[in-house]
Amino acid sequence: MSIKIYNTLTKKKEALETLQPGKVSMYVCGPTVYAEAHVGHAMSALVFDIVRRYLEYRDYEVRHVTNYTDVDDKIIQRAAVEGVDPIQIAQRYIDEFDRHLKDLNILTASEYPRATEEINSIVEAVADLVEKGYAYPLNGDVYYRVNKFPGYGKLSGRKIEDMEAGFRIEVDERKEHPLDFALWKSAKPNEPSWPSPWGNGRPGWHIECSVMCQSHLGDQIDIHGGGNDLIFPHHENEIAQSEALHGKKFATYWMHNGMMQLSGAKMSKSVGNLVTVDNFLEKYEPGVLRMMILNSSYRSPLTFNEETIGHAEKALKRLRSALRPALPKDGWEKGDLQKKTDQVIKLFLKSMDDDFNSAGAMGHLFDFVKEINLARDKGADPEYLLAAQDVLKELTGVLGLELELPEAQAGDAGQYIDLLIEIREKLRENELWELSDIIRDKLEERDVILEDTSQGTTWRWK
RNA sequence: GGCGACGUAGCCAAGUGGUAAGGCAGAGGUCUGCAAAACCUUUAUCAUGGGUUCGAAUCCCAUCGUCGCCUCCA
Repeated sequence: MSIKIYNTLTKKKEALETLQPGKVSMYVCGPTVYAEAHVGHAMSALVFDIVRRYLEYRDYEVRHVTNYTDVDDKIIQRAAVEGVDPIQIAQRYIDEFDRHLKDLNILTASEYPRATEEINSIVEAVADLVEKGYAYPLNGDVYYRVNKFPGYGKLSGRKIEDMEAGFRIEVDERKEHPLDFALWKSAKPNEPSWPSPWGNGRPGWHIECSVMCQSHLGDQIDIHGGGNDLIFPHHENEIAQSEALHGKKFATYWMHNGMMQLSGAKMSKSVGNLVTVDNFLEKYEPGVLRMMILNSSYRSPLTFNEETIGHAEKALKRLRSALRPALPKDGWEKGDLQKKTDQVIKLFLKSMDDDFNSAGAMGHLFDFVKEINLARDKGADPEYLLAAQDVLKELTGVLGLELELPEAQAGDAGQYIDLLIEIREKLRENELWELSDIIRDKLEERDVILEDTSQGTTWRWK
């Protein structure tokens, strides 16, 4: 059985065949760091975290590189407004983004290159493109000659002629072709700039990624990822640059995540319909955002609203219901949970192998939750139950979900809660309901939920 | 206007030729002192109209609608 990946380049699901057996090189476009990150940015990071975790679970050695674009018009603008150095702006939001990645339980990438640290390689690449005839200098700028690259448009499915027809923005008359894009931009006063053969300037956005990808992963990579808003022009241009430079196919698989939707449109800074990662995490635990993504297809748009968030919270709770300890009783039972356990692993793999179909995989996990709960209700042996629960934790862990709450892992409150339960038992035996309800209510205020069953009382964290 | 994706129950959503997973919400029930949780039962013919096929949510065509890209963008 092999993993299938939907490839934007071919518009088909294809079996994963890596350049080197057992190894995957993956480059994912990171954010431009000029403002607070919103949950849409987080979505992209989460999607590719899930991809990476799953590939690793399937025994691939994954080299995962994500860049930070730390020099660009908006960063410069922001710096001007605040009256600080653009580098400071970039650093501030990079630090913040790093923190979000940790908070969201996203595995650390192999490397996080930054454009400003790769200027030399970028200048070399641009010079190389000029030399090869794929680019031309123009008054201190350098432009990519789109017509020179025969495959231009192959990723986005566009034809150069079609795009000319519908061209809406004002065209820079100096350029040879309206679609020619900047590889190098000449410096304006008070802008960060670096020396180059064409004068002081800074790199264009697209060439950064081509160069960083090349310098950290090589001329050819297995997977290139990013949001589907980057397909054109960013990724199209990356292909044009990289393939012109190296004369080989750039990335084998192009993966794109769908856009986070808020109020019926793509969440974005420019529209202003956004929820920042910090805003989100003030109100919800990190697993909720991950669950929203897991419960749908990574390629589809994801609606962000109170209702869909609520669904994800409930879903998380439901998974956790299967982790409750065995009922306190004598005379344990066995069942066919072992068989179900083997089954769920197979079904989980089958779904995830199919282009990371996490929603399908979640369906199987929920089925498994029901089986575990059923076994528990029937009075399953604690060890027996634990074995199944471990599998559930393992599989959800592959998706990056942490079912066990930190308090539950750390606290030594358990012995005191047990003590309260014991006292409450006495009260209940004497039908002192009011007093026993006070204990239950007060514990719930402290996030401890008591559950009375015919076999006795158990507790769990809320 | 061009390119692409999508349209499955009240909501979210899986399923790409063989007769509709799962979650939330709703209804009824079991358990409970009450509750919560869990468990059991129950809720759709797959945007619309044609076509291909023994058979289609699944393939083809058309229509309507939503979203993305064509300008910075995860």
